[in-house]
Amino acid sequence: MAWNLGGNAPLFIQLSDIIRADVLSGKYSLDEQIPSVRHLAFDASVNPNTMQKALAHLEEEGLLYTKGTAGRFITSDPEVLRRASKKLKLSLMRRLVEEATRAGITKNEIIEFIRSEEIL
Amino acid sequence: MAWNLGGNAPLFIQLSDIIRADVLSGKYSLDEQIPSVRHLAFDASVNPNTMQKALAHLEEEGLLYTKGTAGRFITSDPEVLRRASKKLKLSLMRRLVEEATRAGITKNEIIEFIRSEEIL
DNA sequence: TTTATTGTATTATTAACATAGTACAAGTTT
DNA sequence: AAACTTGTACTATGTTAATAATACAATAAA
Repeated sequence: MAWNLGGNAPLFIQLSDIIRADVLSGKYSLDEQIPSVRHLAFDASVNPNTMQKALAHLEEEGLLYTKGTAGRFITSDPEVLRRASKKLKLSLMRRLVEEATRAGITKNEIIEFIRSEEIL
Repeated sequence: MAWNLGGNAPLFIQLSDIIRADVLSGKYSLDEQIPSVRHLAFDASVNPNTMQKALAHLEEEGLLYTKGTAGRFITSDPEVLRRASKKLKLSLMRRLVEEATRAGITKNEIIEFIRSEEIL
């Protein structure tokens, strides 16, 4: 997993953002078990407490659930994933257009930018 | 000025992001004086110390400079603005494509999204 | 049955962030 | 000259984040 941390937001927010994106992009199947808190924490070079906080955050959104002490799993409700995916896309796009507009970038410029190979 | 705060990043980072975008979008002229720390802080409903930190941050980037106790001004070097503007656009676009990709959104989807009136 | 792994909870410590309040020297305005 | 405004500096306080180090009950694996 590519833990591209180092942003300005709190670590546990960045972590939950990444994991959420992974879940919604189909990295896991429905009801599939995800790695343990300790494994994920080690993998991300992060304190287990911080990873725990990130995962708890995603549970509140309904994307994950805990089966006693057996482990943590992806939700079994596909509708939850679909809704979350749509919501993520929208908020991503809104944020882009807002920030770009404030920086003086038009919608057409955005499209040209993405079309060009300037981004790679 | 539209102070759209409330994000996850530290306040002084959000503030400098907004002011940087304002400067680069041509809200001020070259060598124009910007409002005082206290005015900006009051306007943004923020502590003067926090605003001071944000402005100092932009000075390090060369976008602003201080004339003794006379006030704070936009840089007089148009090249600095041009470079900063290009840098901002690139980083905005890179971040977008990266986040979108991780969320399972293709470049074409991004373009369609922006073209559509779904965003407003 | 013993061992290891699971999520979770707790305490302690350090650092960063934000606010409040005060102060001062160097300018500008009146 | 007096009053105000400028950037800047300082102390104090409270909150949130992140880490470290344990601990424990419940489940799975050996």
